[in-house]
Amino acid sequence: MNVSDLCLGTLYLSDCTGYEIKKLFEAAFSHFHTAGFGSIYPALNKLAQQGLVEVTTEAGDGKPDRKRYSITEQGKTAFFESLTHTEPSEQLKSDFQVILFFSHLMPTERLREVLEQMEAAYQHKLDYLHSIVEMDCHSEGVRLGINIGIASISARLETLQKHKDRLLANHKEPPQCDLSSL
Amino acid sequence: MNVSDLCLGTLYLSDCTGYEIKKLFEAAFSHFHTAGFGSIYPALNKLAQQGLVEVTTEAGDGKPDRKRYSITEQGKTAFFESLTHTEPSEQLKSDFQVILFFSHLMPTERLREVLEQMEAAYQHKLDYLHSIVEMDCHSEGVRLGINIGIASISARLETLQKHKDRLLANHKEPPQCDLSSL
DNA sequence: TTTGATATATATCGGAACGATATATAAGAT
DNA sequence: ATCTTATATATCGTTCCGATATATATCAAA
Repeated sequence: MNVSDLCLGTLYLSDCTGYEIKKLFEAAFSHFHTAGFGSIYPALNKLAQQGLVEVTTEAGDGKPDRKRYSITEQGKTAFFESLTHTEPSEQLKSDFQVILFFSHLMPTERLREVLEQMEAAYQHKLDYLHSIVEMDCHSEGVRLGINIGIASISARLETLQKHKDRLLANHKEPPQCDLSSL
Repeated sequence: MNVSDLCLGTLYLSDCTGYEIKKLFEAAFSHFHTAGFGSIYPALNKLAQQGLVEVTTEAGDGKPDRKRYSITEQGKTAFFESLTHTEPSEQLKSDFQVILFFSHLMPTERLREVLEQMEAAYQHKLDYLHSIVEMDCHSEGVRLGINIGIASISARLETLQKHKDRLLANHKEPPQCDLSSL
């Protein structure tokens, strides 16, 4: 599943401009996928080139042109193929855990900072997920996705809170690092 | 935190060849970061160029040369800087949730397949994490990371199992997709 | 025995993605 | 009147991944 597929899926739901797709990504996909303009616009160009989407340029007088994209029949078929042939997988990229892994090299104060920042970040994500799960516009599949997210982040937060104090209490200051070259 | 940083961190622990770094990534980082050869070898070249690591080429007779990398004092300083200045963040990329999001477009049988595959994948990750948490070579930081992983995947698995049957029972077959163009 | 699979080891190429940045306008707030 | 935010598109350089190529060693099965 690449940005192309996600654009195609979004356009399956409704016609959009590139900007609107980005907004939809942030609103609907933000807890399990991200994509920036630098990926979306090239993807849309390629999709148009392949005939999977159509473009209608609305010339704005003075304003920059506005391109509205809509999915074609071939596009629908292609997306159906992606959807039925992609292996369901999940991958985490956690700088937090990298830092934890090397925490014995850091000062205690920095570790405290990291743990507290992460606690706040988990809390923030959780608030966000709670706020969207309450809306009743979701399909059952989407709702399951959000509930998995909530359960997952709750568990991470609880585990962090449970071990935080002990971790900090047992933490040893590392041998001083040579910072003379900075 | 990029592949360069991770290589540097690994070399902080012990001297390694590129291949050994990849193996260490798989053993120690696999549940929160990944990197392939296509990232590791270029990263090591660049680090050597910057003087953050040193290379000793062990010429193998007949065999391909073997390059052993070790971190320099500047390398240690640079890694310390990364470690103390990187914001702790976490990002999920889930094709599973993308599929769930568009599940109304898929046949029920395919949805069942996806849910069961994901259930098995969660179970597999969980078994792996349980197997490594029992080893007593971990620092407290590493152990917390593993425990967060276990709690998180457990919660995901439980949520999936709890809602699976209901989701499948309520699922409606989508209007047939035009596959004539394939 | 020889064939095939797996592990060790390094390297490159093309494509995909991200982050930063540039441009331009409109609307709303201070 | 000015400043900020939102709308809207696009490109550039860097990073990263997946696939592929090359070469050897070892071990097991046909």
